[in-house]
Amino acid sequence: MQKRKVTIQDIADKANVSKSTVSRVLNDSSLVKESKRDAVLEAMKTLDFQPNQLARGLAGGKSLTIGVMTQDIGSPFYDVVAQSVTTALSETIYSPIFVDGRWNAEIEAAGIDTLLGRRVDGIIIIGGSLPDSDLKLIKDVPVVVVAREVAGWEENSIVIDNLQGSYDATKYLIDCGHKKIAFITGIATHQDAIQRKQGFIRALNDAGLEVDHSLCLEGNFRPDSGEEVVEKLLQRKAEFTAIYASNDEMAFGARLALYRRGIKVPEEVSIVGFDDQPMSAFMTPPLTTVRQPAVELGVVATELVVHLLSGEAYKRPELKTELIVRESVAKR
Amino acid sequence: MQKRKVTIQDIADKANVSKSTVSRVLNDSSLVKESKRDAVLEAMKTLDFQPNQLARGLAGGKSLTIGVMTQDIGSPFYDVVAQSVTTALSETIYSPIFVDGRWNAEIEAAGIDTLLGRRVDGIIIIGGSLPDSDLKLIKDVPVVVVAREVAGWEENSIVIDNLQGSYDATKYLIDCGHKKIAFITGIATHQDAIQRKQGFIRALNDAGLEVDHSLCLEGNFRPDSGEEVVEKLLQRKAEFTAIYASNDEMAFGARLALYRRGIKVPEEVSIVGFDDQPMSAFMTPPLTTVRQPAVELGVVATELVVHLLSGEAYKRPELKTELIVRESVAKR
DNA sequence: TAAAATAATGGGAGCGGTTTCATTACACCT
DNA sequence: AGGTGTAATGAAACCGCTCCCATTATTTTA
Repeated sequence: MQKRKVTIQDIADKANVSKSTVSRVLNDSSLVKESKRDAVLEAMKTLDFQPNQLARGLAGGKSLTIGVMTQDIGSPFYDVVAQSVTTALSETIYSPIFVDGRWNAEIEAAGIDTLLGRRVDGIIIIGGSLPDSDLKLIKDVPVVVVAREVAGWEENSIVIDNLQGSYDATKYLIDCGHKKIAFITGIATHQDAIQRKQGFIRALNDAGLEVDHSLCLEGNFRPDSGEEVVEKLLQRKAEFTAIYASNDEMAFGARLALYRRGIKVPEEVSIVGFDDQPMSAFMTPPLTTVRQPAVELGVVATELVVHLLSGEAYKRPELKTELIVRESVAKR
Repeated sequence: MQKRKVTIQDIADKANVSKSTVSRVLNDSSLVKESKRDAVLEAMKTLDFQPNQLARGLAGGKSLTIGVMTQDIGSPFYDVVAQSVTTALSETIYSPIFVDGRWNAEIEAAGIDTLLGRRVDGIIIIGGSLPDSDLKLIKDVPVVVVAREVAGWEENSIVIDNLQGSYDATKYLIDCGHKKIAFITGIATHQDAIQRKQGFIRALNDAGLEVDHSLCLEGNFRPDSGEEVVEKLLQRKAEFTAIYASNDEMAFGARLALYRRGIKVPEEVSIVGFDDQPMSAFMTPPLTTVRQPAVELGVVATELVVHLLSGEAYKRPELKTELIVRESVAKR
């Protein structure tokens, strides 16, 4: 268990060359005569050599790691993004080091410190609640923020147009003849929630409809909040023919509340969500929702940091939301 | 952006001590006079010192990182475990480095190599499909396997009793009066799938019921497979009063298939799943299922590696499945 | 009060690589 | 054959920190 690891020097000895030469073939940084190169490669193979990345990092001044900060706000959406980053990174020379912000600015700050201490070469922040100002304090390494808009950092934040997506969803409902639409917001201070609400309002206005604030309730992005809120609406005998939830999870909650009351979906009340989580296609009935390109977000974020690190330019593809029409909305 | 990082030497100079002393206070490894210690701490603070973990790792012979191998088989269950590991690890001095196996033995092997190259101090493998024999080849560092049983490695594998959980679920169905139960297996070669099937069969046998193999169909753990399989059953006009799916996702698929045919759940057909994913409580009707303690699995795995590394003994808590009775099963 | 023990501290050799710089080996010219 | 320019290679410094060992300061003991 403790047999010393093979080092570059062992290879050098075995191949009758100097450490330098071994290092050269390792990085093919400069010319090495064919014969020696082969000898080195051969030695590496027979000795089962694995370069020590720590040492390389120390010597080379970079760790070949990317710090990834996640935020356990519970939505599968973020999981998908994180997973996507990991996968995308595996195609590169970098490995991801994860820290979790637990949706708490202090913990996030500590996490960033951890990453910096580990000398990550770059950082990808998925969502999170660390104030923009703090983010901008990170000067040591390039930072890319995904699924969150940072004012003045458009260059390095990968976002989708929540407002537009929300507008589309609302408009679809309106086009289907719905006029009394209950709206479940996300956490009021959350950027996504704010933008989605704006999209909702704008679509209503554009259609010449009034916003009925008594039909707008605040959820927290979790399914039970969706259920509660709808139940509250029902108790109050509010009138509405559709529910638009700021994310799919709350839509599921809403759907359950209706089920408990025996209200048919979509015949009596239609539902629209946001995110297009994997399970949404399996709600009964399948949920009409706004798809966020989660995987693509992760990939683009990854490619962006990598390019930032290599100095190459990167033209970011446009990431758009897409209304996925399924069966949870009925025409009126 | 390139201002050289503060090093231990800078601190030493500022505090008028030697590097050695600074290192000592950094690790409080040996006695240091109070006054000097304060001076050092002070210097660290004012210079905003952050020890270079790479260097520490190189010098100290350990990287203070734990490699975590995930397997993107798509089930949220594994996401939860992974997330849980990250969180648990944040309470320790270790940071997780992730690699994803993508449910492919070769990629997994490459991932392990990556981790070893980065000199992780330990490895946590979540599920995965790398052959047991290959796992046992990893001699350099302690390995803990979660959510997967490795024969002969009981010490280091954290599993729950799939067979028992499955038995409980089946028995519940039987106790509710169901005799014709359709069973959707997982991927046939997958250990969990096999054990769950065994549990199913045993429960049937214990109740003196025959296993009707025409009612056992293979799914792949994903929701659409659940839907397909049930649809197939329906087309064939198979008779059954309950469906037991090897995981919740397929249960959702099954539920959708029934919905499409206008078959009432649970009045006409009951459903039981396995996993108790977060969304399962929001199926319509809420799904009765077997809860796997995903978070606990992650925590225990983490604590186990950490203890393995420190050499301390660790008495593992028993992790059990639990039948969560909700509303998707009707008595007959 | 001197000797013996113990507490603190500094020096310096690694850890396993990268990289600069100087040196050696060749092929090509004149 | 002697000179040149370029291709290959090795020596050694260094990356930032740990840790062993020697040395010095401070107590304790006789």
